[in-house]
Amino acid sequence: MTTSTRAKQSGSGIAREGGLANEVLEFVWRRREVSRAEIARRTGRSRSTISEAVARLLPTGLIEEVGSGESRGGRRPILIGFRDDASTILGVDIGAAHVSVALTDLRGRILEWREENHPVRSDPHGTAALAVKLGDACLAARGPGAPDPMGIGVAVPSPVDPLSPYRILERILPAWHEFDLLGELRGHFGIPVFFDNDANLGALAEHHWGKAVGIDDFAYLKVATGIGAGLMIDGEIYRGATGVAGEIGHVAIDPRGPPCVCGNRGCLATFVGTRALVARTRTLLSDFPQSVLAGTDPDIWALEDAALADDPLALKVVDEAARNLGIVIAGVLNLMNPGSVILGGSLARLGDRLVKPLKEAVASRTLVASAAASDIRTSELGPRATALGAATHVLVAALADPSLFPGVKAR
Amino acid sequence: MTTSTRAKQSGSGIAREGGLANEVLEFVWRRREVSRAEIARRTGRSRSTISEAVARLLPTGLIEEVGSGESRGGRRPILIGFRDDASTILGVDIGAAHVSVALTDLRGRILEWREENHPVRSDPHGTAALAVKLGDACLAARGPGAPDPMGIGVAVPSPVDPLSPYRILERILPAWHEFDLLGELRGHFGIPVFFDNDANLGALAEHHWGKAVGIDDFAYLKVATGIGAGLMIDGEIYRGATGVAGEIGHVAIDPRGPPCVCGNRGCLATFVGTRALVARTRTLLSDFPQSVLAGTDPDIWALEDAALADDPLALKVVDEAARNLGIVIAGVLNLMNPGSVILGGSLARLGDRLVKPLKEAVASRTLVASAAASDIRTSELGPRATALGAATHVLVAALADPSLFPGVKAR
DNA sequence: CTGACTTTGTTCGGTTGCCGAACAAAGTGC
DNA sequence: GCACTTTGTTCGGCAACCGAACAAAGTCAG
Repeated sequence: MTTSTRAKQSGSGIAREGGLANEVLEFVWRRREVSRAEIARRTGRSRSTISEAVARLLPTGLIEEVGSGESRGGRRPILIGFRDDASTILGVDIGAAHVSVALTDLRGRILEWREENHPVRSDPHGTAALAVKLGDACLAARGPGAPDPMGIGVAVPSPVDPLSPYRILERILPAWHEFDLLGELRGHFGIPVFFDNDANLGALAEHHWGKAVGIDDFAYLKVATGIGAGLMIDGEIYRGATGVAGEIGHVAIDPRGPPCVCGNRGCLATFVGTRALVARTRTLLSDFPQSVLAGTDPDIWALEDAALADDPLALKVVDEAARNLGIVIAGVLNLMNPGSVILGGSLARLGDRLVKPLKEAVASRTLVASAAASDIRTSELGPRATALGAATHVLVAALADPSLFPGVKAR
Repeated sequence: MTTSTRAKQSGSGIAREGGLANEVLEFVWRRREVSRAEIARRTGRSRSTISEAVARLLPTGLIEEVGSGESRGGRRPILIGFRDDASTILGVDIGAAHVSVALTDLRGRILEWREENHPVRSDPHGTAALAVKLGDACLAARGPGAPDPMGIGVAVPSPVDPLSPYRILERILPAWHEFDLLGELRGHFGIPVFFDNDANLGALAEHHWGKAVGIDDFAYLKVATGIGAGLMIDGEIYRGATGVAGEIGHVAIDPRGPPCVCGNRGCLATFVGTRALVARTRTLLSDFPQSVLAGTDPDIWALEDAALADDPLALKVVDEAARNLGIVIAGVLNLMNPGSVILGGSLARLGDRLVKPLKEAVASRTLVASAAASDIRTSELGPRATALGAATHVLVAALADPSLFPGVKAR
């Protein structure tokens, strides 16, 4: 009870401390070019108040006057623009077997990109060293004008408990027990480090740069080695009571299905995880001698490529996966009624080949019309989505509290 | 995008308009008796500020000085108390086949109670007339000191879309198409009318008066004619993008299960709804000649009574229902990670007879330890929970905006 | 081209909400 | 009895925000 009071406290507290400047800064960021009068109209404040807030923000270099706009029947407005190149952000994607790092500007543009495979599960120290190496490489390669990064975002393939952020990975990655990845990164780069679950950050990336721009309630499903969901509710990532919301890989979709590593039967992961799809493909190889995959030892990339070429074997595997995913997505729609469902992970590049059977499976399992009407789409952000989402996390934090930006005074 | 900006606007806007008084009022309500200094400490405001806010609230009659508390080593504090009897609220529960009305005070105490069976589905006008009749009866029966009601809360057995609140019931109750229940009630009683889905309001009742006091993230499942869930996220009811979140009756739990009225197979409602349980009991009657139900034509009440008496047939039916419910609850835990799951509806009175097999089914279907540890409990609010929740809805609205209280000036 | 009207952005006085310091009242404890 | 605490109030002051007024810069009808 005290906690809930505190939470509400800090809610209004932020607005009191940061004043109007934060709100104006975020507004300018979102609108890119906007006049003082327009800000006043859209935020409900008076022009004089906005003028004052802009005057306080201009010296920070985060916004600037960028010329004049069209007249609306009177004096031309002076447009205020956000300086996307005022700083940079490092986004780190720790996968099950790879590490990738993106250097972005403040508009989600990837300025540099480095990627390397690595046995992440078993080697935390090597993973941290690799992240540092790739991060340094990004910084070294950036153009002469690009400023130093202001923060680091890290995506981890594991639930993140907001209440105890420092012992996180141990549940799913036992070798990582008590290893302080964040401390290593902060120690080397000397800037703030944020982190979160990879599916959550994928959802954040979609919300800012992808198919969920303008949608504040949606579910993002990432199909990779594991299957995870990132839930955005009212514009914010929802983590649940202990930070494990969205762990849908082991939702049971068939009580008579095959056994799973988790000890149950018929988990979604036994049908739709990357390994399950590859295994299923191999099983079906003998039935499809005409397939382009016949005679090969396919991996997930070959499977996807074959599906994109309309290979019958690959399409059958994708179709089955879509129907199984559909069972879980129908459950998500019935329970949470998101405005949209975005599919991420490498499978997303299959587009309609995945979505069409998925929609059929979902439509036959949702009662309420508006839930069934919820649109299901594939991400177009590609393999860099997770690292981009990690960087976006830092951007969101900085826009909410500009004191994180170097050179910006806290008050 | 504009919408989301507006939403944030109104968020900080409320705090600006209502000032501190609202916050203090809600705080006093929650703490029942608390001194000015204590409020100042817990809200982070200065004593002088709180003193001023209290001075503005005292003339409204909603709070009063109720004596002095224990000294903490200095002057004794003057305790401020909330006047639970300053007003009353009507809570109306529209069920599938009954209408019940509660008259409560501002502390959720039920002062009067009226209930009557009625063919709600097919007779909207008669239902409205009955609600008016029962409400009038509650008001007529109240003691001489009890004040007039300040608002009416209505629970309806149908999703409620917050964006179009006036055409709601038609989806599930076709006869109600375009019938303005709220207008009828407002017209007769002349006070504000609020309404929401019954499962949502059940969750609200648990949050204020039941097993979820102090828990801000939980799921409430109501098993009745239909099955619905009320989701509380961060202390607020979550409705989803179009208001149908929590409609879990038609989540598929067995793709090879029996056909459902919704057109699919193996929906939860075909296994666990009231009618399904009764039908299942009848089917099993011949196998349990020793059952107390043998030779009878049992209804849901008889089934529950038999289970409470440890009748083997009834226990078997309950056990099966628990395992089927467990499949869906496991999905809810994996997806949303609520801090608690509360079971409502009449089945809740079975207590551990329901919860024990339920927990077993859930434990075998949830991977992450903290999700599996989530506690599952039965409601203890009884058959009046929904009407109480409807009244609570009005209370919450009034505490957030005291101008709803008669006699309280808007500013 | 001119004059009436709009829109923008700034300046300035005033209101509001909240805080901190100071103080009286009322208590505790050695 | 005396030093110290805590409570609640009063009062001066600060910061945020607003509205009115105004100059600058534009549109548009004639």
